[in-house]
Amino acid sequence: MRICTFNVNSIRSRLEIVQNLLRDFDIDILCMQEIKVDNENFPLIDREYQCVIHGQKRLHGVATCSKYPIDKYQKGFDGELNEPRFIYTLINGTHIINIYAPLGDNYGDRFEYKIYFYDKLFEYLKKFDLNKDKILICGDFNISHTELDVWDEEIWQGEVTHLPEEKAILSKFLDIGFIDVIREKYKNEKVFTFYDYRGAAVYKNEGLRLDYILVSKPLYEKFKDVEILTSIRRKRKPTPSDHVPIIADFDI
DNA sequence: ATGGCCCCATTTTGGGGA
Repeated sequence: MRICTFNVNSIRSRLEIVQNLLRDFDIDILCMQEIKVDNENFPLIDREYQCVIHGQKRLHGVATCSKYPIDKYQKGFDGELNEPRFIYTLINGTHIINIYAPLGDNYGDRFEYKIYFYDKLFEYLKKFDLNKDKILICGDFNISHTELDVWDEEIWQGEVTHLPEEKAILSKFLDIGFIDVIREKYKNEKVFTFYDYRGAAVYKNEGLRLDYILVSKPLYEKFKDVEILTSIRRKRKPTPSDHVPIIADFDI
């Protein structure tokens, strides 16, 4: 099973890149974030894939597309969350949670909303047994966890994505038993999944790691490899997303 | 070539992203 997470920064602008990605890398399941379109106007990606789309006009939005049958799905958490940022699917016996976390701000209202989003997510996760269930949470977490996840620790000190409360949220996932497969592979190496469009950041390797694939232990036992497709971000035409697609392989 | 933003919309300027 090959799964890809990709913050596309508008699916309509990235359609060709997404279609090439699915074909060139033979993706089974694609979790997209920031589709920036309402459900009605979501484009046809490929007839081979079934999509669960949770979008809105202009901002945010997530979609999960799969070659395998989607046996269950849920758009949004139980209870209130006014922005489309969460899709649960059950595919191939694996619980797949696709998230686009709010960016937040430096301790303003949007920061409170970010904390609230993660509170709701942890509440949702209580329904699973992490010792028995195969669970995968992927997407744009908008958190840079450690100094390895920012290109310059001094610059990012005290900035949103790298605030102490946000680092603690990522640590909490690990504490309850999730495994960060990118960090497992690159144990002591700076690897990034986002490069700002401004300042030629990608050419100077001034990136952040804001995207994650977290898996429960039963799924980690099937884990084979993970790859960050930085070359797609470095191409100039067609215009890439500011985020990088990430592919993980499992022996299922 | 050695790079200096890109998306959407109440669209030709402004807000949001990170």
